[in-house]
Order: sequence, then C-alpha cells, then structure tokens
Amino acid sequence: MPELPEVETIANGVHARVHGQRITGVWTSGKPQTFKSPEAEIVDALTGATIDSVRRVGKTIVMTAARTGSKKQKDPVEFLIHLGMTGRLLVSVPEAPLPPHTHAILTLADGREVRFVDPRRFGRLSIHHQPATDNLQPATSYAGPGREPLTIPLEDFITLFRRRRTPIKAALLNQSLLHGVGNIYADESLFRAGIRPRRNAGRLTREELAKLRSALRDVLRRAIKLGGSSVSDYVDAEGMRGYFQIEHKVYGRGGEPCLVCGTPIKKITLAGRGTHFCPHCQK
DNA sequence: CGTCCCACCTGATTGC
DNA sequence: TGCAATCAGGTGGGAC
Repeated sequence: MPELPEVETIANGVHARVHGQRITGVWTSGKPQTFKSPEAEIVDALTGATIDSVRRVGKTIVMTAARTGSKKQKDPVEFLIHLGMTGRLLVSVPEAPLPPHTHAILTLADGREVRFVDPRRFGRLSIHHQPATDNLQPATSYAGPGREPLTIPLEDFITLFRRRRTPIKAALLNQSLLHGVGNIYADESLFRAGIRPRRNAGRLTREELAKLRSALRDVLRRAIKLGGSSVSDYVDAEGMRGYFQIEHKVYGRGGEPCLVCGTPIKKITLAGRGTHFCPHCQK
C-alpha cells in the first residue's frame, strides 16, 4: 500500500509521539511470514531499549533504539518495519480496542502502545544490528542500491534509465533504481510530465527525464504535505487519513474525463499493475 | 544480469 | 440476496 509520502507521514508521526520512550514489553503474533528476523530476536533486542528515532528509508520505517542502562549492552539496534500493502503502525492508548490482524505490540513506559497491524500480511518486521566496527555507512546498508527521489541530482537521475529496455513506469517502480515510488505516484508523476507509461525508459530524452524528475518531486512533496493518499484504508500513526487522493489526476480515474482535456482516462495493465494515463496529454 | 510473471494474503467491491 | 470473480498502495523468487 503505502508509498514514500505515506511512509514518511507515518514515520514522522510515530517519531513525534514516541522518541525518548523506553520500551517495557514486546508482544508478537507468531505468524511466521510477518517476521523476517526470529521473533525472539526482535523481542530481545527491543525490550528495555529506549527509542531514539523513527524515520523513513525508501518505503521502510526505521526505528532506532538502544539500551542506555548497562555499559556493555550499548547496542543500537534498528527495528525495520515494511508495511507491504495494508500495514499500519499506530500509537494507541491501551484502552483502544485491538484491531484484528495485529502482529506486534511495543508497550511504552508511559503505557501507550505502538501497534503493527497488517491484514494481508505482506508487511515485514526485522531487526538490523548496526555493525559496531563499521559506522562509516550505517543506517542504510539494508536499503539496497536505490536512490532517494527527493534528493537525487539530475545527472544521476538521467543515468539511472540509460539503456534500460523496459517501460518507464516499470523502471519507476523498481526499488533498486529509485526508493519509495509505487503505483500511485508513478502514474501521477508520468501524467504531470506528459509521458506515457509504456515509453521505453532508455529512449526518453534528457528533457523528458528532467521533466519527470521535477514532476516526481513535486508530486511527492505535495503528497507529504497533505499526509499521503488514502485510497481505501491508509491511515497515519493517529489513525488519520491523508488528503492527496483529492489531487489525483489519473490514479483510480479510469474511464473518467481527463481534468485537463476531457479525454477519457485509459486504464491498462503494465508490469502487472493497474496503470492509468491520458492518451491525449501523455505522449 | 535484466525483465517478466506469479505467488504471497485478506477484504471490499463488482457482476452474474 | 448469494456467491464467485476481480481487484487492491508491494516485493521477492524462479523462469527465460
């Protein structure tokens, strides 16, 4: 489900509410698929640790925590939360009814709970131990080679797609090229750049790629500002919906008139995903 | 290695 | 109304 703007919204919200809190207890559901690290390792690493920060890397939420008490146990760990399609990370008071499909609960010193809820179970939880010896490239060694779309320089962006014989939309979705772009923001940025999703990535001109990069940045920044897109059930750490879906120009609008020219928006399947575009505005 | 396609799940919606 | 088919914000593994 959640793409970069949704994950960023959730990470920021959770950070604001729980950083500095000590984790007094950890419960896990025992559904094996959810846990990329053994559950016992997750429980072990987090119990008694203090949450330092919660942030986004690509589509992954990274919670950094450390035990402050004992000197020998100064082991910063990173708790990685990937939300898959339907994952939620909620900060709740204990009285709040436990949603179905809750797979992990971190109890905090003040009684509140950080809950991971995921009906479809495409989400993944894991622990990443920071190698103490090699702090030169911490934090993101697990993130893969993809670049962050909000900070990648133009020349690097252009190089990403060079000689790639795949539709530009498939390339945008490829997390080893760019981090955080999913189905909604791929379609929306291609519309705003005036580029058809089936165009061969390696044959786009520098000008088209420059346009795509700025369209992508604009769309992502705007979506972050509006708290993400709530298409069906996405909510942030407080259970609030986002508002960017109001500004969707093509995603979810198959058959409806283009808001710019009135031509019906086409919906096709590309790279196995529903793909929406305006056959008149996009070349 | 690059690319394609399917499986992995549950739940909501659509269609007969 | 009822039930089956289809679709959904993602990714990783196997086939080619």
